[in-house]
Amino acid sequence: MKASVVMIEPNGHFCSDCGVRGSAVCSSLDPAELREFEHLGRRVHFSSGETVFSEEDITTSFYNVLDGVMRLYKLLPDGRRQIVGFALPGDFLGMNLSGRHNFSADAIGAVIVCQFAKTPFGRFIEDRPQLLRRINELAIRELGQARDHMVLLGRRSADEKVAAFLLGWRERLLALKGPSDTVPLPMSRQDIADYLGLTIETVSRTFTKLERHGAIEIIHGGISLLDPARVEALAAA
Amino acid sequence: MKASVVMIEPNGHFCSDCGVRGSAVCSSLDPAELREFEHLGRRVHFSSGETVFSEEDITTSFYNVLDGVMRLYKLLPDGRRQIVGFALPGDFLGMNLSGRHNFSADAIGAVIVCQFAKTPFGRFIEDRPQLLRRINELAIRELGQARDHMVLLGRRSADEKVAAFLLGWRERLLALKGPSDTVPLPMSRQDIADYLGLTIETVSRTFTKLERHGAIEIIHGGISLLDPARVEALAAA
DNA sequence: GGCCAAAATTGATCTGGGTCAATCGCGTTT
DNA sequence: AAACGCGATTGACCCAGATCAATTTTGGCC
Repeated sequence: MKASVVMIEPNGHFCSDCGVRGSAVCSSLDPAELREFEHLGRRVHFSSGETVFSEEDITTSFYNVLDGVMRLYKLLPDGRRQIVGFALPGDFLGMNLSGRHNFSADAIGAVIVCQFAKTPFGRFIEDRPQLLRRINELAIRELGQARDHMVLLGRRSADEKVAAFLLGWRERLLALKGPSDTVPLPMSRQDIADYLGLTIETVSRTFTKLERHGAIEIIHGGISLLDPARVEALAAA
Repeated sequence: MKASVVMIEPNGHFCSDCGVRGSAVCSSLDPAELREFEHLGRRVHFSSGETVFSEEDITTSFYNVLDGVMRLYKLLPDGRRQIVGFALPGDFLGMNLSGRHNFSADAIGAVIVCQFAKTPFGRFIEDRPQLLRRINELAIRELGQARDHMVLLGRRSADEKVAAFLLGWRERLLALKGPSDTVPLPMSRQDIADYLGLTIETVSRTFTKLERHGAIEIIHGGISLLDPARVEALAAA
């Protein structure tokens, strides 16, 4: 689905009471800088399935996810898809060298992003090395996650992939929603399959198997970890 | 194999005539800075198979590869290995958040690195945002490569993986050694297999198949691309 | 509530690539 | 030059996960 901006709020919002204030790029700014920064970003809403940007697009903006979940993916010419990550509130998207995004991003459910035009944002960074340092920090963290995911894709079995995914997703939600053994899965089985390098059928079968063994319970819109230790053992961390 | 430093040259070298001067992190420094920078780094030699640093090690140094090839990899507890990349001259290693390397690095053949102690290097960066920007640039490039590799690991067939590897490796050597259809492969078949998420047997069979079809010729220490177009078609870019 | 479309599950079967097991090639040692 | 060792190749067989094919479940939407 191609993007169509649903709603723009050019003003009337304040970084100071933004939900991701503490974790996002902007956490590196002091209150005075924050007021200036406020004028650079616009909140933009996307509805479920909309494309925020595409792989081949020229980068004109950076994005800070404020609310919702996005899938980040690359497509092969024949349509095979690899999801390279899911973006959650606080994640920063759009950094690149070539001037083009090198992956595509869709909203999974309703999403709100804070959108920055490339040029003014670049100027703002110019004389604020602590913001650059923060962006570098986020890039390095992502690089670590990317390497972990390579291990999963290249060297783990289907059971291990699914178990590791459930634990990893719970871990990511921990920071946002607090600890819980009930893990919401807003993405489809196809999304999970494309993230893990599996087919939808294998993901479904593995979920069912885990449920039969009493390790999880498949619930509406997610799963419940009945036996986290069992799932951890399967993930073979 | 555990690392043992073979040789140290604490002085007597100059950044200004360093082979990677133009491409490495130091390309962002002016001549005056370079003279100061010179005192931060030490050239260290490693011989074939030696480990430069390990995943679990606390980071005490950053490294700039000056000569040779390294394999960067992660191990699962049961010994399965995923090579997350190969490092070549000009590559910068050691960036991390946790204070620990999150992968291990071995020399493939003889290697020379420029080693920087973490703390003084951090201080040097402090008031040189253009160096930080350069490091950020390298991190973002690596992130793009990591995402491409995820697509390969998760969604490509064995034939495609091998073909894409040969072309990708040739591409990386292009910047260092100039264009050539003779592609040296200093790494073992096991290394290639662990990079592509395959077994050594599958890599070997795929090479043989490509050779039978006249696309490549297997030569001592590498391969020769007889029909690059054919290999590109197989890689299904 | 009833209808339709899309998503998820389940089953049957197939196959790409893994596993196991020789064998080969070649550089090194004695 | 014979013996050794190790990486690479090749062959035979197997199996985890893909593919193909029905259902079944879910979620809008009149």
